[in-house]
Amino acid sequence: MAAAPGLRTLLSLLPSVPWLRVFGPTPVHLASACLPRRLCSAGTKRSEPKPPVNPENESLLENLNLMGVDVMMARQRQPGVLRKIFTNEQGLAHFLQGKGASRKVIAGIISRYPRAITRSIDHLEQRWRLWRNIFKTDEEIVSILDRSPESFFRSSDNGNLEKNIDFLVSLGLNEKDLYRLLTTAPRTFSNSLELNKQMVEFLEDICAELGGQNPEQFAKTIISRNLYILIRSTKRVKTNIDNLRASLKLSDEELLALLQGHGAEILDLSSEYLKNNFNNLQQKMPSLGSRKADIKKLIVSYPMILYIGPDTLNSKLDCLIKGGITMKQILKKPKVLDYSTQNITERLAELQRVGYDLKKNGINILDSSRKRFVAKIEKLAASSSQ
DNA sequence: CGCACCGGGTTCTGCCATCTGC
DNA sequence: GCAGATGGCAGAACCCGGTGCG
Repeated sequence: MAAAPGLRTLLSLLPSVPWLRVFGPTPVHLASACLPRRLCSAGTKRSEPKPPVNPENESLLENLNLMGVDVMMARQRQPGVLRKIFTNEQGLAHFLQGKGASRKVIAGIISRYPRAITRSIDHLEQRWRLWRNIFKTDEEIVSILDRSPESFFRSSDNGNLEKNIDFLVSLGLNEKDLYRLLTTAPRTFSNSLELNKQMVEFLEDICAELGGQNPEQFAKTIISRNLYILIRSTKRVKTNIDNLRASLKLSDEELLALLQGHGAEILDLSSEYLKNNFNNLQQKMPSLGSRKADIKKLIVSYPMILYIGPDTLNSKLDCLIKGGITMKQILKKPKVLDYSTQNITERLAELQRVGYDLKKNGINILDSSRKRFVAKIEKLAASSSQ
């Protein structure tokens, strides 16, 4: 508590309360430029009972509290940051405020990723500029930071970030792809260049092994179809590919086609999860009167079925069957499984109400937007009441 | 005109483990 | 032995509408 009182009070007094509206040089400069020598010698070696390691920086805690940061959370996540003597919370706050972030957003960012306050203004400005190469507005970036502070702040290596962007561009990913990538999987850009390269090379190798003619194109296709690929381990992706090949007994050609098609969308799933879903499907299908060959056909034509967890999938299938739909119809139009069980249930009830014959008319009507579905029902109701 | 086909949009962080450099 | 940097993991679908064809 009373450790090094002189240092703490001085530090906390200098850039005192109204600092959130401070202009110009930010506290980190003060801290690093003016304070070090005297204060360190005066403050660090106080002869207090000496708690374990370094004590927490009281004035920092005070600042964070004033800023509305959840200090408990910050402590739990990165305790070391709270012990640092020189931090840049005020500079960071000022910087983010200038980009349009609210006090609450800023507090949330620091609470969840405390290390953010160790970044210098120069670093922040440079990194922001790099992100702005891809985003059109500051608001977009702020919203990503609010969503995932770690993605922006975890790495201090701006050079690596720049190289990553160059690398991704060199793969043939266009502006829109980069935008989608940074929006949906911002962590990709904090990966080391090496890690991203490894994944790309891995994908290219897979393509070549399977006899594909254009490995570069293949890798690019997979990435743009599945934006999460680059934040997954090659181990995971490899396991999934191996499992798909083995369990479906796919030829090289079939596998290649699957991966370049919608199969890409399930490659990032946890391998255990994917395996579970496959096993469940394999158990469930025969009980609904399907053969082995049907399972393969189903997955190849609609890989997203493996994205659906066992409980959800089973209840969805049961719901369809109960509604009088045959497995054969589902196999022919698996996309009906895209829709939630709730949605399917409601639609089946509606269809029954207007006397729609699913046997005769097929189930395509279930695979349509709400607007279209409602329009169709209205028309059917009108014509049947006439 | 109605329908089937198809692709697109939304979305995915927050934690822990391990290494590394000091 | 620290804090920082980085890798890796679990978690788990749903919906819309353009368009071309008959």
